[in-house]
Amino acid sequence: MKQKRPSIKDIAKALNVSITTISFVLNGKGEERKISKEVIKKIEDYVEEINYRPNQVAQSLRTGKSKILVFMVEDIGNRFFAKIARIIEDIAYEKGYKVLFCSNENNDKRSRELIRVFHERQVDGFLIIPSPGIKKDIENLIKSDIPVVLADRYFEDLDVHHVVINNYAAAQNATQHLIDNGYKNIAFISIDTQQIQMKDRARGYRDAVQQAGLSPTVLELPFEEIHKPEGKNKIKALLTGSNGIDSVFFSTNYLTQASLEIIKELDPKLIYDLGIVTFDDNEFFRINTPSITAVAQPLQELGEELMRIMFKLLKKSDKEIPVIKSVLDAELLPRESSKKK
Amino acid sequence: MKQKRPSIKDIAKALNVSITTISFVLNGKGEERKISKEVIKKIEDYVEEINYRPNQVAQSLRTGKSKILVFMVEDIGNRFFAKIARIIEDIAYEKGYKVLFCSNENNDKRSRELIRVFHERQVDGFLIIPSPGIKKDIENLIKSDIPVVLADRYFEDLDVHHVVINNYAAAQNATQHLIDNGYKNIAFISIDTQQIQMKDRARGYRDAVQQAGLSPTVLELPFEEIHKPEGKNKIKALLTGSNGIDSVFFSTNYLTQASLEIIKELDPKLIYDLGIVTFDDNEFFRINTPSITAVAQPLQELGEELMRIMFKLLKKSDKEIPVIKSVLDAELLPRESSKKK
DNA sequence: AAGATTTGGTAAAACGTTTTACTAGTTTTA
DNA sequence: TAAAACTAGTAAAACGTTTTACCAAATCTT
Repeated sequence: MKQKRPSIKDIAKALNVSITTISFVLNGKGEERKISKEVIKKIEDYVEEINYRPNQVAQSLRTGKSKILVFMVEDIGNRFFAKIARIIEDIAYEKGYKVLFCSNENNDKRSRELIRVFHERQVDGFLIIPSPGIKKDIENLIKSDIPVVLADRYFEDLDVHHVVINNYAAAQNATQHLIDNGYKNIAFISIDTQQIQMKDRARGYRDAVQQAGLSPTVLELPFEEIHKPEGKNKIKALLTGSNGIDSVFFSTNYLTQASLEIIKELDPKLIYDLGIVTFDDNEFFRINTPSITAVAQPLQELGEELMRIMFKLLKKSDKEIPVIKSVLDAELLPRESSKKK
Repeated sequence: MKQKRPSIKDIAKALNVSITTISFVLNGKGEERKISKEVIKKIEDYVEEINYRPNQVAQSLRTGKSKILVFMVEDIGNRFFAKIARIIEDIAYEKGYKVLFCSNENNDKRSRELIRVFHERQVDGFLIIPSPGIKKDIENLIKSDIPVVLADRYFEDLDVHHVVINNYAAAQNATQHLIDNGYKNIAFISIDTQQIQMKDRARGYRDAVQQAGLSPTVLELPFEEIHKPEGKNKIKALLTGSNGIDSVFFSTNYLTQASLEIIKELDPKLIYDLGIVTFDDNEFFRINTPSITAVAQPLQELGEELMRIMFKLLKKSDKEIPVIKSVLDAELLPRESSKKK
């Protein structure tokens, strides 16, 4: 019933040609290898007729190439990563590559495990949103000569291709925007991490605040507290405390989301008084009342740039490619939430 | 520099044992095949020492199994699919499977292409959110004896394992909820498609409205118009027309999103008067003012059920498994947007 | 006319596994 | 004590490609 897929061998038998000849023709080396027009035509026609497709697993085994890329993100369920994933998927498929997505939860153990698994599977390249402590693993990957491009963040003391946005400038600009709108007591709510993208955002915030002669208020939540009561309570305390906070700059989307929920249950009116700017845009920020001012990352551009670099690495004969450090600009989208009321 | 990964052959040479023996030991068949304790230990220790990992591509070629599943969705960038993807990913990895995600855009041509590509790649199973016209392709897949589970929708005249929600009941219930809250003129905005999930939702709406002695108003947009001016205008016309619509039930998340945007730019106050219920929940529906009543699909359960069936199929010796049709219940989450004002 | 080159291919090794079929030696059975 | 059964493995084929090395016949060169 379930008839076997035809292999080159079957074609060879049917056409009375050697396997080698067929392989050459299929790989477009017919002319080069002086196969006659007639034989080429005969093979091509037959291949078309029986709708033959080479077995990719066998090809992979022989060539060591899998035509599979890995895109490792924090959480594929998160809008930011899912959107980039979609962009990357499209570009990859166009060039005959497939993409395996995986979520590392910004967790080193999980990241390591995933890298190992896919390395074994001989994927051709890694696009990685790295968790904080996997510098060594990235280094090893590169040592074994497999293309790696980091995204969203990188390691200051490890030279790896990466594409990020200018977090410092974006954060400074966003903070300045609040200042320009008359806010005097701007808080910064972020994640407690040493990762470069967050450090840069914090620096941008601090510098803007200090240059304006204001004083910074920073709340940095441990990653694991974000969706737990501890985290919530800290945010509540900040928003309702006697510190006179009149506006908040959120360093990442899930903090904003969590905080908006808190505000909603704490005191729905508060949202009309509080100045808000957040990192990472979302369709609902436009819809929300008041609409939420956001720093939008250039997702399309980011995905394209990532893939541009990846393909460059995949194509390289063996000449070393100098490390590419691509820095894109984020865009501030001013909306109602940052207008002084 | 880049030293080759060790293969079984290398181990054989190092330990002076045959390749066969090593393979047996690695596959846990040491005892069964009467390999002595010492040899087993020797092999295991060495394997541990050099951190040997079998080449999965070679394994795949030999066994015909790839340990890769495909999850084909409409758009991996869409929250609904991205969340399920994340759940599936976790379950799969636990059992040693990887998941390739791909987006078919609810487009038949693209779906077919993707199925072909992955079929060639010898993935072990397909989890598919099918586009409308790929019944034949699904059938072929099943004929070639590869596990397929459909999700979110299925084909009425094709017996394939699937897990869906009870769309009819959910839609009826949601509509009834609006009726119970005093709305008299409830519109239904949906996609113009023959797909079962949408037809069921429409039926549920119609039946509820008719049973209450009210008259239905249905707007069905062609898929490609959703984000285009044509679509927007139709929605605008419906919302502002002289038809006296006092509430809307949206059949899917991107329609709600699009409509909320339209409302916002058309007349931000409108949202406080209009009754709204939507299919598919979202964190922002809780945050929004007013918060939006939603029919929440049981994502976790859905993912788990999908994988439960998939693993059952993957494990089957060859006894036929009767077609599993799993129907889950959605949950209505009443919020502010459906309270009569 | 003999050596060199070109034409049009082919045989066989290799990629790294799994698995079937076999074996030489030892122990048990009757 | 001869046959049977068991022990502890091994050799080799197979999965489906790519690629290197080779070859015989035809043609060209001098």
